[in-house]
Amino acid sequence: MARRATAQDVANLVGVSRSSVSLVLNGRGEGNISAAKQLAILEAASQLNYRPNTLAQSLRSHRTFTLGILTWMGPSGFPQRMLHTACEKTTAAGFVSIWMDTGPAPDQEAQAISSLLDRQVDAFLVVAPELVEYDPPEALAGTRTLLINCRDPGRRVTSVVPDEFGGAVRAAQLLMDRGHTRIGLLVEEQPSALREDRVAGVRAALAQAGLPDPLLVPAADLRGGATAIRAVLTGPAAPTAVITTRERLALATVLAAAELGLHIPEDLSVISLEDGERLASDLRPAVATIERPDAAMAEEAVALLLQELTGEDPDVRQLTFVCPSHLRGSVGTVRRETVGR
Amino acid sequence: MARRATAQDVANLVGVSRSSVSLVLNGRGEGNISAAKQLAILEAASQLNYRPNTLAQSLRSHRTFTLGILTWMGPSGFPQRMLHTACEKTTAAGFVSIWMDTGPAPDQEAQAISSLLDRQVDAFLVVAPELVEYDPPEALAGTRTLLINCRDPGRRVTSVVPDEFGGAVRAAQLLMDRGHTRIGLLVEEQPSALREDRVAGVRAALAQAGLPDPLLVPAADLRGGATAIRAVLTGPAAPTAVITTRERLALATVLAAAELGLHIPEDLSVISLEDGERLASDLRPAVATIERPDAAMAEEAVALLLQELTGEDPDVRQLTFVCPSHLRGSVGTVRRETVGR
DNA sequence: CTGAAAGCGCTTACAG
DNA sequence: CTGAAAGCGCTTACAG
Repeated sequence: MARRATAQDVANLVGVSRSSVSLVLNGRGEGNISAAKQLAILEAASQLNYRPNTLAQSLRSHRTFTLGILTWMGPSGFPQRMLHTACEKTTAAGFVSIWMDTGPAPDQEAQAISSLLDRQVDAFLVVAPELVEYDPPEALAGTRTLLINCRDPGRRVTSVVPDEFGGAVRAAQLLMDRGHTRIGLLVEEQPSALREDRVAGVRAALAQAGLPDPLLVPAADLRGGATAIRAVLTGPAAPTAVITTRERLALATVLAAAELGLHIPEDLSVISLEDGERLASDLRPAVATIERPDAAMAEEAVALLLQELTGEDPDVRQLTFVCPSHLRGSVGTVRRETVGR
Repeated sequence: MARRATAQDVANLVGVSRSSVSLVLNGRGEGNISAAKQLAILEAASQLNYRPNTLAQSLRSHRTFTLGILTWMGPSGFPQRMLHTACEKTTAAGFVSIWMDTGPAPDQEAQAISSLLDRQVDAFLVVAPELVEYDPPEALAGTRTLLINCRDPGRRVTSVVPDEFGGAVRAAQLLMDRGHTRIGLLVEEQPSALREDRVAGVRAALAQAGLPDPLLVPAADLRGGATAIRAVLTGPAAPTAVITTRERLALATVLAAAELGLHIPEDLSVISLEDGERLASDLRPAVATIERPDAAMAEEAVALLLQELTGEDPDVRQLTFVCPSHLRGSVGTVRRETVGR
C-alpha cells in the first residue's frame, strides 16, 4: 500500500499550512479560514484519501476515544449480547473498544489494565458474564470505570445490574398465581452470590405467601439435573412445578419429565431463571423464562459512561434493571384434585 | 490520579538525558550506558512507576503492537473459543487486540477497518463464527491479514480452516462401520456453504461404500427438528442412525426419540457435526460429535501471523485442520434383525 | 560512554 | 483570515 497521506501532504497540495488543514478538518474552519480555501482543503483531503493518524491526534489532545472493555469467560462463555450492544453503542459514538479477556487470575487482569492504560484508554467498561461482586482493582482508580452485571461492594464505581432477586420472586409468583404450592428449585451445585440471590428470591416469595421453603435440588450438570429431578418427581409429595436457575437444568427437567411420561404443563410446570442460550424458549412446549436484559443494560451503561466522559456527573451509583418474565407453554394451572391432596 | 511519569521525569531524577532512559528501558543500554547509570535509571523508573506512553512510542516507531480482530455474530453467537485463544496468544506475544464486531453489513465492516487502520494496527485477524468464503475487502490489501474459519476464494490471504467435509465423512464412516446403512441427515433450513460441505461429506462417504444418498431432513429450529425427525422415524424405512449438522438438532433427535419410546443407541444412533455449545456431550447418553478444533486453529493462526509480522513469509496459503471425532454412547451397532430386513 | 537534536503526525495558542 | 512555532512523549541516528 502507498504511504498514507498526512496533513502536510494535503497542505502542500492546496498550498496552505498544516494548521489550516487541521482546523478545517476538525470543523473549526468557519471564521478562521476563507470559504474557498476550506473547500479546496476538503477536496484535497478526499482526493488524497487523507485520514488523520489517531496516534498523533491522541498524543497531542490527550484523548484517545478508546474504551477498554474487561471481560472474562463464565460457565456459558463470554457475555456476548452485552459485548455486542456495548460495542455497537460505543462505535456509534465514535469510540473504539479494546476488548480484553482478563481471565480468572487477578494478575492477568492487572496486566490487561496496565496494557490498556499504556494505550491511554479514556475509560473502562467491566462486563461480567454473570452477576458478581466486583472489587475494582486499585489500578482502575484514576480512570473512569463503569461496571455491567457486577457491582462494587464499596459503591465507589457506578454499576448497572439486573435484579436477579426480583426475577426469582416473579417466577415464584407466576407459579403461585396458578395454584402451585409445592415448588422444586433445581440449582447448580457451584455456589455463587448469583445462586444465593435467586434462591433467596424464590424463598422470599413463598414465605410471603405463607408457603414453606422450596425443595432445593442441587445438580452438577444437565445429566445430573435429569437424574436429580427424576428422583424428586417420583418421590413423595412431588412438586407440581420446578424453577431452575440454569437453562440447561430446565432442559434436564423437560428430559426427565419425558422419560417419566409426565406432560408439561399438565403434570408439571417449568420456569428457567436464565435465558442466555435461548434454549428454553426453543423447547416444546416452550419453557417460560426470566430474562436478563443484556441489551438494555449495556445500552444504558454506555450512555452513562459517555455522559461521565463529557464531564457531567450523573451521580448514579447503581442502576438496577428489572428482569422481565416470559410466560410460555410450560406453565400451567394446578389441577384441582392435585391441590386437594 | 497523579500525572503519569514520563521518560523526562526519570531522566531528571537520575540526572541523565531522555535518550539514555530510552536506551536502557529498551534493552539497548549494554555497550552504550555505564552499568552504574543503567541501574540508577532502572531504579528511578520503577520508583516513579514509569511506563512508556505507547502512543508516543508507536508514533515514532511505526509499530503499534496492536492487532485488529474482525468478527461477527453467527447463528450461535460470536466465535468465543477462537477469540479467547487468539487473544490469549497475542497477549502472550506482547500484542493488544482490538476486537470489533463488524456486523453483517459490508459498510459497517468497512468502517471498522477504517477505524482500525487510523489506529495503525499492525495486522488484521478475521475470525468467522462459521466456515464461509470471505472475500477480503480492498481496504485490507495493504495490511497483513489472516483468516480464521473462513477462506479467501482468491487465495491471496492466508487462512486457517477446519476440514468440515472430512469431519462429515468421518461421522458417516463411524456409523457405517457399525452396520448402519439407512442414515438420516438432519440439517438446518438456512442454506450455506458450510451446510453444503457437510452434506457433501456424508454423501461422499455413503457413495464410496456403495450406499444410496442419505435421507435429507431440513428443519428450521429445535422444535421443527423434533417434529421433522419424528415423522421420519415413524415412517417407512426409518433410518437407524441420524447425523445432524447442528447441536440443537441433535437435541431435537434425542427428544423425538424419547417421545417415541426409542432408545439410544439400541434403536437409534446419533452424531452431531457441531459441538460448539458443548450440549450434545452433556446429554444422556452423551451424543457423539465431530469437533471443530477452535483452539488449535486460533493458536496456529496467531503463530503464523506473528511469523509473518517478523518478516518471514511462511508461504502458507491455506492451512486445513482435521475435525476430530468423539465417539460417545449415542452410537451403537445395528441389530442383526434390523439389518436383515 | 553520553547528550543534544531531529522527527513521528498531529493540535493549539499566538503573532501578524 | 493565515502561517510559524511550540509541544504531546517517545526513539534514533549523530556528534562529541
